Amino acid sequence: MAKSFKTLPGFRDFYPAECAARDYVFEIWRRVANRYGFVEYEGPVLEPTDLYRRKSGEEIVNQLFNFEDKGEREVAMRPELTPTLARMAAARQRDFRKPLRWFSIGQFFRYERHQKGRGREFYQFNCDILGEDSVLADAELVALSVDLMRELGFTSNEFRIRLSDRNAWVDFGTGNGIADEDIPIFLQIIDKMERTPEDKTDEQLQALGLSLEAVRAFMESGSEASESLASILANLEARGLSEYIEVDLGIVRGLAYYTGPVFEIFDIGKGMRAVAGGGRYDQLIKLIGNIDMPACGFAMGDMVITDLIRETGGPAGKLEAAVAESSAVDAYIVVADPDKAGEAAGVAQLLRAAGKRVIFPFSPMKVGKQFQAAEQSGATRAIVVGSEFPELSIKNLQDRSEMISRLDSLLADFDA
RNA sequence: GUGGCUGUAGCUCAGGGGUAGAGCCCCGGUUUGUGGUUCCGGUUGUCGCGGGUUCAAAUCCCGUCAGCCACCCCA
Repeated sequence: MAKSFKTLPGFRDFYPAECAARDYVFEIWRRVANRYGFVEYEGPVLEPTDLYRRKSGEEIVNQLFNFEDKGEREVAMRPELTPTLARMAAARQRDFRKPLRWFSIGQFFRYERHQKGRGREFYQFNCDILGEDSVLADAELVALSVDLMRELGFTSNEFRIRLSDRNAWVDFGTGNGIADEDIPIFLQIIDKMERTPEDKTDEQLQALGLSLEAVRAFMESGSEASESLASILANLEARGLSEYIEVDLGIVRGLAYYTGPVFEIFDIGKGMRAVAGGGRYDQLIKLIGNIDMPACGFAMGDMVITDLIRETGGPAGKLEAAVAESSAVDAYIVVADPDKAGEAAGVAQLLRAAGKRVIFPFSPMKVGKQFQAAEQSGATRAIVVGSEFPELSIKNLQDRSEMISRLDSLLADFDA
């Protein structure tokens, strides 16, 4: 017996229902981004491995789908978009008026273990503002992410934006005598505090000359912690979005390249998973493209958000409705007389030319079966084409009413 | 890399030494131009794989592989 094939670990098949669900999420990403004046861009799926080394160091290579191409180039399937964006923005930075508001929806690859909400292949929405210093740009991204969640059907009972500012911690650390070179270590300790045993955190902080109490006290200072936070919060409040926002200085984000405000979207009640995250990264474009350009951005992956949608009532209902709509047709042509199959196809083309979604049976079928098939197709109308053609009948499948029409008045009668 | 759980029909799973099961899905029929529910019928299995114990293993034992979940990591 021939060996049967399965997807590689961490890769997915998208059957029509999953594909429709994916496209539903994409469509909302795109619609909300457009609403904020963002324009879509795209980069290559394959990049030189060095692009990622430059940004993240040699260890990153362990997490890449990388290989040598036939031209002996070291290449990698992209694990993220930011380095590509930095390269693109730097290369043609004079071609665009600032600030740039760019978004992208694309597929990414990471060679890591497959688990819930994480695969070796996934889609990610990236949204960035480039060439803007003001933290109102950061606030704009937060507002956009709130709207994303609301558009997906989530309410303020179901998610929060947790907002923080790395600089608040940098200032705190510096003010408490931590040397510049120890700041990254300090940030890492803060980042992991929530998951680390208290005594271990205490020990690590003491090694830097800090006390757990002092850090805890600062953690509670909220919007007082930095000017940036205060102005972002004020701005979001003016937008009427306060109920979605919560200052949480415990959010630092693991990445070394963030340089200012950072935020994450969390679900409430489903284990508080982060469904998206981002922040300001003012040095990265210089690192990749040798151009000074401030930037901030965030990303949302498709796997966690889709899981969360399916587990949450309102959003799940919206998604299911969209999936059902995507596979429905408007009309099913019932071929009551097999001799009129050609005419039936003609009727289908007429309706299709008017933008209707129409199907008909390819092989002769009993009329009862055809109505059953019409029902199952999700069609709202059945058009019966039989021996009396060009007279035909339009049957409303919901209320079961039927009207006699003719080929030349079909389009007018169809929506009546 | 570490740990836990699960592998039986396309899917969800039951069965725990004695002829391989249910529901769902799918296909066909329910007699000749009008429907979803109903009714009847049908297809599909090396019971993950390999070894052991036994008269007999889907079932018990050992190993192995795969999947899922959690940890680590997380751009």
